[in-house]
Amino acid sequence: MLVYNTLTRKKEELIPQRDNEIKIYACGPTVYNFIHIGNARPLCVFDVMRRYLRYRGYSVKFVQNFTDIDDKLIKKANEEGITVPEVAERFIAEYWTDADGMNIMRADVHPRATDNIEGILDIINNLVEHGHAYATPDGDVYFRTVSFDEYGKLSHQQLEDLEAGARIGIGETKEDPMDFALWKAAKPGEPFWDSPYGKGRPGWHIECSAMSRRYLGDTLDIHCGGQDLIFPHHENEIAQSECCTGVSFSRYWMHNGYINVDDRKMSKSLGNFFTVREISSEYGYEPIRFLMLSAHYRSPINYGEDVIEQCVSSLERLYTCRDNLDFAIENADGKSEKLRGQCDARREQFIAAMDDDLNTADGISALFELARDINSAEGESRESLLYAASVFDELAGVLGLVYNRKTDEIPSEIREMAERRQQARKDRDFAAADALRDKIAELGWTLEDTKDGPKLSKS
RNA sequence: GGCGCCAUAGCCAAGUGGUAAGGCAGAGGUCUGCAAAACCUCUAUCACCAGUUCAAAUCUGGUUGGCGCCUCCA
Repeated sequence: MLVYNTLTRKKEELIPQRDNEIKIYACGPTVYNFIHIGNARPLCVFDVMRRYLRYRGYSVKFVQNFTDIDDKLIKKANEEGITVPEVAERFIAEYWTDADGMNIMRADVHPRATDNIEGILDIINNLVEHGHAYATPDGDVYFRTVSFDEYGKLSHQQLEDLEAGARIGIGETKEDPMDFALWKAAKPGEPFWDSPYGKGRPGWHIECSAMSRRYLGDTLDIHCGGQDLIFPHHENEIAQSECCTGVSFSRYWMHNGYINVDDRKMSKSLGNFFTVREISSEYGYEPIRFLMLSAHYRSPINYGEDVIEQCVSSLERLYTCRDNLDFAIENADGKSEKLRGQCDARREQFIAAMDDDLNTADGISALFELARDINSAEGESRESLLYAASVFDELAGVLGLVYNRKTDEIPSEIREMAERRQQARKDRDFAAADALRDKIAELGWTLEDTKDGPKLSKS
């Protein structure tokens, strides 16, 4: 499989460091609010990455953190008059609701920053010991960027160029504008942990270095996240981790593009963001996932009502196809095996697309073409149709789509009404037939006539 | 100032050297008592200019327009 590596700015063959095991670390949400659709993009994209690697036979170990201590949580806690842990608990719970709704698989580990203070301090101590970091009289600890001569290798920036735009905040006592906080001295009323530098809490960047190291070791196979994390977050992670361990932090770096609104990056400051929750309440969760996969993961996606509605319609086609296929299987009496070959071709097409830097847009198109093959099939044997269903489920499963099929048993009273309607149609009493169909609809079922008889589905 | 991205049909979106996937919407048709679904057909020379090449949406240079990171951010 080819993967675009931000580090080299090239598509590279993905080669695990050991056997067929892939270790992935993804930066997770800061749990101070509901997630927005910008957060949803990496969740969906890298969920598919995981599923696809597994599908291709890799053993994947996936770690995604929760940032449960930082300025935003503290601010939120103060606003709401509750504690920081209470804020975290609440929004972690809300996170699960949204993530589960979008069919995001749970990571193997979801570590929290506050459970990893020890590992964080281990790294900080190591860095201070070796001159890569320094404590200030106030009790802050900063990373000394000039001590890492590869600083800037991920964002492809020269340290001097970065410095040109950097500013020192009020009250900061850094040696250099580019130095960043590893440890922040506690202010009154803030949560704190004891450390050799005094009471304080970890900086943002260091927690990912510590948690990835604890659960995945010193060198990751893939580190992923949104493009806006390249600098400074991921750049800083590299600096900390590599100065601490002396080995490469991650072999591949994958970054997803932004979600835009009116062609501008969605952001709090512009006030143009949408939460996953508000969109899902109107359109459901799955169209959000579909949207995220409808374009290549590195391209920007412009969000809009018309766009999400198109996703709803597109999904309907897939669901209808899959439901019709089940109906066809029940009524199969043909001998043709033609569909099998078509399915195999679509699977190959799908794999070729996904192997090329996770081209989910082309992967989806393969699924749609499979749907057309299935819809067009005639006189297929039951076995052939069952095979088609398995391939459909296989490809849809890798994308994590079509996960809300309604497979309720048809109640006997509905079945009986459908039979009565058939009799009415035979008697050419169409008024009675239509009345029965309306009644069935009122009871939550959709009846469609096919050449194999009436087809009932939950509406 | 440094680094980088984008411009493909009404809308969304693949394709990165051999004459444009897929989806949504629309039009016509087939099937059907009707409806629904499905199937078939139709709708683009790829922002503009110049160059390289037998051949370019795809490479090079330029123009125009839009966006992003360099500050918390997925």
